[in-house]
Amino acid sequence: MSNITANLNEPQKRAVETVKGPVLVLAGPGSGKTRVLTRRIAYMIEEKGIAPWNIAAVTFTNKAAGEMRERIALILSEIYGAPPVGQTQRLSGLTIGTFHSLCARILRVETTHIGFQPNWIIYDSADQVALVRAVMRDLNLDEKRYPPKAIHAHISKSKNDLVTPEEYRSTSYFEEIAGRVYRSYQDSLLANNAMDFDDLLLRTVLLLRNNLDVRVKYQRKWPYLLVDEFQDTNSAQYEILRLLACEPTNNRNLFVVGDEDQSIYRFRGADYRNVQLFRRDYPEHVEILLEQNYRSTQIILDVANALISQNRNRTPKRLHTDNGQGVPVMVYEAYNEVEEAAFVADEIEKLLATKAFTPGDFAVTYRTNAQSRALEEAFVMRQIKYKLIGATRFYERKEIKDALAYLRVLHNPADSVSLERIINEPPRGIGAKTVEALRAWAEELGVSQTDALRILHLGPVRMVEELGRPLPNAAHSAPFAARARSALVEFATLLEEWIAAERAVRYDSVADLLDQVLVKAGYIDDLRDGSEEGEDRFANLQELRSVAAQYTQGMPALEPGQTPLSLFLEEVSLVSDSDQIDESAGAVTLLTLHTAKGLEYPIVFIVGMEEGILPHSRSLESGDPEDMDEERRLTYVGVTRAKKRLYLVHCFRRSVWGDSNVQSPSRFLDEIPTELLSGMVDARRRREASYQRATSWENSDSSRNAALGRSQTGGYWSGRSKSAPPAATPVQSSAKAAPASGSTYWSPGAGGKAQKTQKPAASGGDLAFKRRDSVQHPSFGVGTVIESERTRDGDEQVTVAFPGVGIKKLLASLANLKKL
DNA sequence: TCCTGAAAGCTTTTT
DNA sequence: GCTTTCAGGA
Repeated sequence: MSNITANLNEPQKRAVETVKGPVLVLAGPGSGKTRVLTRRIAYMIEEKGIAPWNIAAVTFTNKAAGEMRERIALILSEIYGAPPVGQTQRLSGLTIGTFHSLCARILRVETTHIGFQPNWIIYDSADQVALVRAVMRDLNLDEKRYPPKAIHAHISKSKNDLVTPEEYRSTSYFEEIAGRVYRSYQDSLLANNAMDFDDLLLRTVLLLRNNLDVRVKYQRKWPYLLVDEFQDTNSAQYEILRLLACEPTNNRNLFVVGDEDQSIYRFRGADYRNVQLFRRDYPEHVEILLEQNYRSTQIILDVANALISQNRNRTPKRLHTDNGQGVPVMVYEAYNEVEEAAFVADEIEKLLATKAFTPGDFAVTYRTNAQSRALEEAFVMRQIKYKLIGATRFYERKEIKDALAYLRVLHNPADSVSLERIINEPPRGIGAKTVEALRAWAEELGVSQTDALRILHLGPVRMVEELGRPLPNAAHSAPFAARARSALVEFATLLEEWIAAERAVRYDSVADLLDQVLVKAGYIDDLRDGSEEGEDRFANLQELRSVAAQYTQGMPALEPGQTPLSLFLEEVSLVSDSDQIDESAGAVTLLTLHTAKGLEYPIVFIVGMEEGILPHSRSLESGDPEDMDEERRLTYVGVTRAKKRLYLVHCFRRSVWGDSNVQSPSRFLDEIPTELLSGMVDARRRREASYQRATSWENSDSSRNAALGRSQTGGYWSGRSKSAPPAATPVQSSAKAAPASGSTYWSPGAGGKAQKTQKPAASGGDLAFKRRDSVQHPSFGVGTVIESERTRDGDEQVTVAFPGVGIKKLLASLANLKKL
């Protein structure tokens, strides 16, 4: 037996050692997927003598790729004695990366086949939407009626489904519009010498499909392909695998690992049914099931099983572990998101005080990035070290995007999106009118806007030489007023100088280039205006600079034809949120459920376990059961991140867009057997309690209040933090319900300090329902109105507490509510 | 052309 | 509640 497979269980061993032919591994959470993948690669290299450069492994993030490479080096050095450094060198030529980075690499090499200039760049989401918007303006389409974001999402989906503009067919007017934008958008990308994320996949598919020689080249290069997180591949990615593994060479050495229950990227075209496709397309495959879990306690697994078993269309699995029962999963209801954060912080402090854990052992997860704010505030206040992943992503900040736009224009002068971003940043007298005129002129001349600028600066004669082709007569008559013209020429002079510096390699590192450009552009001076915000932004630029400093002339990672700048721009375009995760940081990690995929922590909190948050309101509204199943899978992913302890937290009220709303507990809580939980009574009593608290404050002499009292002393609030207001209910009563103009109310600030807030007067007192009204609903029965408010579109939204049913939000125009 | 304050829109989730 | 866009005046 090989050393590499020692200490593996039987199915894991089989997965590692079945080197030939297609293999499908269905692996539950915590079953050692990564372990199997790394050992398998080590095994192929050491035991089977397969050359590392014949292996390509696809992971979900670049970070996972880097870690996997290190682990393989470590395994080899432990078993065969060589130092890790030597092993790392020995692994050179081994390809590990994401689908996107792999495709970028192929397309970079095969650039002549795809009609792009070699210096093409990758547009991020914001650039993509900006280009869609520009295209729509050209086509005279109403942005209000057809939001560029929605159009872009539709285009992106088409691309992920491998529908080219030529193949695109519309079935509605919206789609007809989207199709027109799609065609024009693709043309613009080509003109800008840029690709979006979806192009990386789509163009790779087309390249491999249409060029037999190229396909054979990569089939010979990578006869062994491994894929992690296979359930989250989309059609384009599946097709890339098929193209690399099948005709004509027919290596079919595909090794894919996945878990249908953890498929959470449907929105970006991922389809767990690729697992079925794999079974169909590779009938000779070997299938291996990994069901033993090495991560969590049995109780946590039971919770996970209870949840996921509610989903339709899945292969039933039975997760089991030898880790022992563990402690029950804690469910807690907080008053609002401030208290929710206070509870989380309290628990973390409590557990830290036992000295059994360090801050790095905790993860707090949530459905949407916006939920992180309250948590951050609580952690700052209590001086708990935390690290926030995602949210306002570093590379999406204005100053970072500006700086990168400068570099992108030097590298790829055709990039009009970046040029328009920086042409008047800092303000240099080139306004919207001038930019529009420049765009029109460039189009008339058939050149990029940057080249149009250069014509202005160098003169048409010189540019005809440079371009190697004649220009229309319009090149001699620039349509600018004197002031605009001189501003443009001044900018063009700078640009010319920078482009020359880049081409002549007059810089040592990208940081060096960045310095030259940003200082001369006046960007730094403009940014550092003495304000605190300016210094913050400057600090961010420093951070970018330190990344850029690693990209130097002659760095080893450069492939032929690459420059430090081109590599920098490419890698920066493909960073992912999870790349920021640093286990050694010794801090509590705050991250979305999506980003948490593939990670594990001793203690995990899932906050916002409420209808409308988890499951998200979009999934409720769509009515598509597939959407609900995906929300459940997302919850399942969250639950199974936990090794020892799991907390599920929800709020009674939550502020969304500045409005405080009553929330009902997530349906997913109801799906968990009560005996696995602590900190709460059964689901029905939980709903009743929330009904009671919602209605009882106004009639203190009613029997309902007695019920409330019992409920509170009965332990429902027993776990609540000391910072909670002594009586939470009066607070909410005045928040929205009393529409007296300019009324002041007190809300519990973090740490128990009351905070004064002005609430504007509610508009219009002519609502059909008001607080305390008793109402009858055809299916929910009799309930009490908690609040009623005018919606943006003039309708009336009534929040009603129905005993035994819960809190419902209803539109007066639709709900058929009767006042009693 | 640029700055300011008001209004609108926004939050799924990510490469 | 926060950020981006818009309108109006200097």
